[in-house]
Amino acid sequence: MLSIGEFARLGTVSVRTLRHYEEIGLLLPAQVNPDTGYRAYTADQLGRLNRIVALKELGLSLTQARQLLDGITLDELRGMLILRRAQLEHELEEHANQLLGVEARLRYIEREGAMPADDIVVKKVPEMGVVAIAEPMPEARTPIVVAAVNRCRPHFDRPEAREHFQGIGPLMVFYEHKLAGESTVYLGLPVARQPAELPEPFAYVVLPEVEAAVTVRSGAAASIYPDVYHDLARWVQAQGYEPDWPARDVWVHEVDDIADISQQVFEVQLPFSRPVNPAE
Amino acid sequence: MLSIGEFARLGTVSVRTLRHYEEIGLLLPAQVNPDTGYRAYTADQLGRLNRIVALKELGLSLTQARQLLDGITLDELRGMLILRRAQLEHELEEHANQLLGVEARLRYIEREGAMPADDIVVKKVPEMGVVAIAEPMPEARTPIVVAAVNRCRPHFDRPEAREHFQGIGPLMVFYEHKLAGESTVYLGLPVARQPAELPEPFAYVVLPEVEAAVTVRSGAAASIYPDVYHDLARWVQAQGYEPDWPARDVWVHEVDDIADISQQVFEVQLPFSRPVNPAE
DNA sequence: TTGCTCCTCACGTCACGTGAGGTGGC
DNA sequence: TTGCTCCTCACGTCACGTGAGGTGGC
Repeated sequence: MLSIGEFARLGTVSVRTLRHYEEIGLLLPAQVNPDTGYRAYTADQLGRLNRIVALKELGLSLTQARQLLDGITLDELRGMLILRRAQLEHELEEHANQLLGVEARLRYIEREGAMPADDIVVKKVPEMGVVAIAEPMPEARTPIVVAAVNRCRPHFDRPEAREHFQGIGPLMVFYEHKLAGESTVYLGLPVARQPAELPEPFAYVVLPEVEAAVTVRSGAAASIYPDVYHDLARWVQAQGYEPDWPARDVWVHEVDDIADISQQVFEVQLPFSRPVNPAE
Repeated sequence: MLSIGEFARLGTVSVRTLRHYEEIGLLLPAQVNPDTGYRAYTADQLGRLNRIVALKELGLSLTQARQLLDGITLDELRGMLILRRAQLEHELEEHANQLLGVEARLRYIEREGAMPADDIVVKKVPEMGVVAIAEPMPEARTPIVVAAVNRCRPHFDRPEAREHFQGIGPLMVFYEHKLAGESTVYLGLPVARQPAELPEPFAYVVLPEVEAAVTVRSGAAASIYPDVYHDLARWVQAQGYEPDWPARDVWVHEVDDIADISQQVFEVQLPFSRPVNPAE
């Protein structure tokens, strides 16, 4: 017979751990002295303890370990292992991504000697239907875009617009991006489903689901754009991803009075794709 | 101003999460209605929320996130990231090992169509000094080893042996392993330090620290050996490691009476080495 | 007497998830 | 009236670690 301390040492676990296993009924001492409460284990209980330790080392829970020890068919065991393998693969991927993120930030510090922008997050933006107005644009410069958007804005407040669709989110801006020549800017309102008919000049557009780098900025558009695009693009590239222009701008908070311009808030989304890793 | 629900949706977190952040003082609502208790957030608080989410995605704790947000020098930030990187590398390695373990077990099931031995654990066996007796052996067959050990055993019970050294663990057996010709078997007692002088026929031997596959078996030696070596060797190879013979046998529990032979317990340790991964 | 081992509570961990039970405006 | 959103407790999670306070044998 072994004392709890000897048994713990042989099994390379703590005494507290053995008490815990008794508490949950996973491994009971062979004897307990009714007077002193001292526990005693037999040496061949080490087999069960070692089994438990081995299964824990695979990352299985004590509940799973108990199931395994209390008799399980080969197929059930296989199922459990396959499940655990899938979990592990997922965790490995997640950690590898975290490591990439940490390393990207460290690289940023070394290169730029400054704090990396840390208010950029990755978001899966779901597919959404948008009721939108298109405006042609000779050039994609910020004041011109703002002017184009301002021309569209009043349409959304017209009574017949309100009747036709209830928005499910704030207004947003997105582009058809062309490197040369004329572009198109859209001002749109996310809607739950395609309206049966649309008054002029509205059109229904479906924006695909994307993964995007997202940040929130507040103030006048001129103080935000186009710097925010540079910030996002740099961040995306530092992660080792490829930006998929154009970006989308969500008017999280609009202001009526120009005096409150600093209260104005934009969420800027830059979609990106993860390059296929040729090493895999 | 945004309600907690709107704010949560924009930040892709749960309402409960925002309440939690308030509780720990990480992100307080801009206003709380004193009558209803309703929380209100300003849109530009999304910046802070996004920062928190981004840092969480790197696997940082909320405490670390708070430190980062509440002002930190570039060097402190770098230190935190380097620390986190080390953690991540460690976790990656651990998970990769777990995955190897799970896959080894799955392979075992496919190949053998049976439950893998699951009472084998990896243990780091520390360096230890042993007071030992050597016995030459013509062949390394189980009954011959047992006989050789039995010849040595009484020496440890002699009064002058007891005087000279107090053991700090049970007796153990190890070999000098030779594939052909005469081997040597040792019976030894772990001691805290090298004794000043040793009576005949004892010698002091230092066993190096090893990583070993370990299992516990009980019963008569003949019912355990040499199968236990085969089991250990197969397990080690299934993990993708190389066994480093010879094994060590620890007499965890001896019996005086042959009638109690089933109570006899051995811990068998097979040292191994992890092959260097050429891919790294 | 001092150390060492053993005992029994019982709180703490980490970041929330999940009811339970109730309120207030459309 | 029914739904929806919001509120405040407060327990549960997972596998123990870590005291606190005390006992028993060398």
